[in-house]
Order: sequence, then structure tokens, then C-alpha cells
Amino acid sequence: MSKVDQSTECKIREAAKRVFLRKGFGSATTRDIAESAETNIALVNYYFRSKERLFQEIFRESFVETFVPVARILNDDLPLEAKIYKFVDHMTELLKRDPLLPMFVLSEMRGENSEFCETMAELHDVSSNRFKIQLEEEAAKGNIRNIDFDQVEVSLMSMVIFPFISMNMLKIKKNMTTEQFYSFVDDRKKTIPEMILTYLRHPGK
Amino acid sequence: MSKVDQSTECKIREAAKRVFLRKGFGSATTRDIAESAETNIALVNYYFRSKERLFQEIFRESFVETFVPVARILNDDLPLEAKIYKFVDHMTELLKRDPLLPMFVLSEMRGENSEFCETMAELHDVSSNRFKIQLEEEAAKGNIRNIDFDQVEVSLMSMVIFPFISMNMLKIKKNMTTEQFYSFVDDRKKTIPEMILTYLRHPGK
DNA sequence: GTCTATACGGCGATAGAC
DNA sequence: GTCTATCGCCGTATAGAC
Repeated sequence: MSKVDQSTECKIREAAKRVFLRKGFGSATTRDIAESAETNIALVNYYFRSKERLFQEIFRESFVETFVPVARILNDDLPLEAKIYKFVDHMTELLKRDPLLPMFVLSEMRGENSEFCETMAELHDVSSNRFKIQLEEEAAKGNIRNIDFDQVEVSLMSMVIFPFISMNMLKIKKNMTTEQFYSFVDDRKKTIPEMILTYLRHPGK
Repeated sequence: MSKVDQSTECKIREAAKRVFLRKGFGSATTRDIAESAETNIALVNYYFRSKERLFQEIFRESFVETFVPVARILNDDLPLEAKIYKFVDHMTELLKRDPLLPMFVLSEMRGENSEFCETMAELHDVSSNRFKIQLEEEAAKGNIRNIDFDQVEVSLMSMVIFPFISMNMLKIKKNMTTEQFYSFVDDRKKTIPEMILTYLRHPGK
């Protein structure tokens, strides 16, 4: 087997990721995936037993192994300003490589029924405890204002992630090409930390 | 026909909205909708001809007739600070009534193929031109810093809308009840405008 | 490991009785 | 307007030849 020729299993896995990210679990079909992997339905089920199991693998790989490690940057041992810049930069670069990832993860959690909430149990490991403590310490020292940690964290996540979720709408509304969109989110690597830090450093009324 | 008894057509429309918002177009079935409306499949097709047409009606009603008018607050004739507070307040109240609406609209725009981008043409009407001009005027007067309008607008939208998109994840991660979540977004009616306004009023380095 | 053929169910949509 | 019955299609999954 040559170097460029991947194993069938790997081709199916990559095809599944492409299709699931673009269409979601409900709208993606085994036929789509088999075709995209240049193979047939039987082999998809041979390697992964069912569409459901295949999806679970892709979901875990995308969320737990890709997204979560970057989110953990907030627990790194870094000064506040450097940490926020690093987080926004790394998360933006991750999402530029996989722009459909946030919508993929979040859209599978609608209705609160989903079995994917099980996978979410691992999320409790993502608690940003050290980031929270860091902000509390800075506030105690009088370096930043007193704030509700959750408000700051959610604002930060929102500003980084939401543009990718609304990418297609943004491109239509602002008449953006894909390149212009990427340039826009690159600019946000500066805007977002500035906005958060300016807010933190100036006292409320 | 009594007052409390709605017409069948209306019952189907309401059921369709419930089901589509919870599951999305791909995963919702005509059978779901019929059952939720306490009627049968034949009547769904009798009144709306097809699942596709029914969906288009719900989508238009939810997006163009509900969401867009609130977004237009940014074009109202109001002082900057009052306008931002009003926008965040109204949008938050709208989303508290229909928390699944943002995910519903945005998830149907994945893959950039979708025919719903046609409906999006009406979105060009939502251009926030007057808000943009207002910010430019305030900057010219030296009241706020010079900024990229799109960056500010997207940040504002992100911070208001994203918590509802990630509602289920947030509730799991922060161990929130639904009531606590609503209380959290109510607090954001103050946090978000403060963050935006603090950023605007303090010059960059 | 790989393919063809097929089983089986659920889907959207409609015909036709009332 | 409303319902039952049914058609034809496409989905997942598997059996069995190679």
C-alpha cells in the first residue's frame, strides 16, 4: 500500500467528518459518507457497525480531543493579559481550520434529550477553575473591577465562537468572501482581548 | 367553533413551529408534526402542500417577522447608550420567549447551499446603516474611539445571541436550572452594554 | 476485506371514501 | 374538511459470494 493511499477505515472516518460537520447527524446519510469516501455502504457498517457509532467517534474526536484542549488554555499558568490573547489566538486558528465545528457540536445538543449529553459529562473536566481564581485574585488586588466570572467567560466565548456559527449569514449580510471572513476573524484576535481587558480594567459606576 | 378551539390550520402551524425549532428541518417529520397537532398527516399536506412549504412559512414567520424587527432597533433614532440598552433588553426578552430560535435559523444555513439563503435576501434590508453612521459621527466628535463598525456589531450580536445557542451546554457546564439561565441572561442586559460602552469610550493604546 | 443484492422500516405524499 | 389506506422512495443494516 503506497503512502498516499490511506486505509479504507481512515478514508471513511475523514469522509464521515466532512459530511457530519456539513449536514449534522439527522440529515447526513450513510450513502453520503460512503460516496464521499469512494467506497460503499457495506464497508461503512463493516468498520463502524452503525451510523450512530460512527457519529459518536467523530463527535468525541472533534469535541473532546480537539476543542476541549484549546479551551483549557484558560487554565494555563500565564498572566491575565497574555492568557486572553493566547486563548483568542489559538481558538481562532482552530476554528479557521474547522469552521463548522461549533455548529456541529452545539446543534447536536438541541432538545436536551440527546445522548450526546453523556459525552458532555467529560466537559466537567473543562471547568475553568484556575481562570476564575485568577480573576478573583486580580480583583482582590484591585487590578481589575469586581465581576461575575461567568459573565466574563461567556462573553469571551461568545465573541470568539459566534462569528463561526453565523459565518454564512455574515458572509451574505456583509457581502464577504471566505478570505475576507478569515481576515475579519483575524482582526478579532486584537479586538476581543481589548474589549474584555478594557472592561475589566475600568471600574463600573 | 368555540373560542378556545383553534382552527386545524392554526394548530398545525403551531405544532410545526414547536417541532421544527426543536429538531430542525432534516430531523423533524411530518408524522411528528401531525401528532403534535393532534391530527393526521393528510391534513398537514392538505393545508400546506408539503413539508418544505410548511417549513418555509415557519422560517419566514420566525426570522423575518419576529427576529428582524428587533434587530432593526439598531436603526432607531436614539442616543447611543439608550439604544444599546434597548436593543439588548428587547432581544433578550424575545429570545427568552423563543430560546431555540437562533439555533433554528442558523443551523438551516449550514453548507451555504441551502435554499433558505433565498429567504435571506430580505436580510439585506436589515443593514444597520444608521447605527454605523451614528458610531462614525460619535467617533468624529471624539466621544468614542475609532473602531471597525463590523467588529462592534458582531461582538454585540455574539454576546446577546450566543448564550441561547449554547444554552444546553451552559446549563450542563454550570449546573444551571432553566430559571437560573434566564436570570443569567437578565444580568447580561447590564453587562453587555457596559462592556461595549466601556470599550467604545476608552481610547486604544 | 470487499462487493452485490436484498430485507425491512419509516418517510413524504396522495387517492378516494365520507 | 377530514380520515384511512396505500404507493413509491430512500434510509440503515446485513447476508452471502468472492
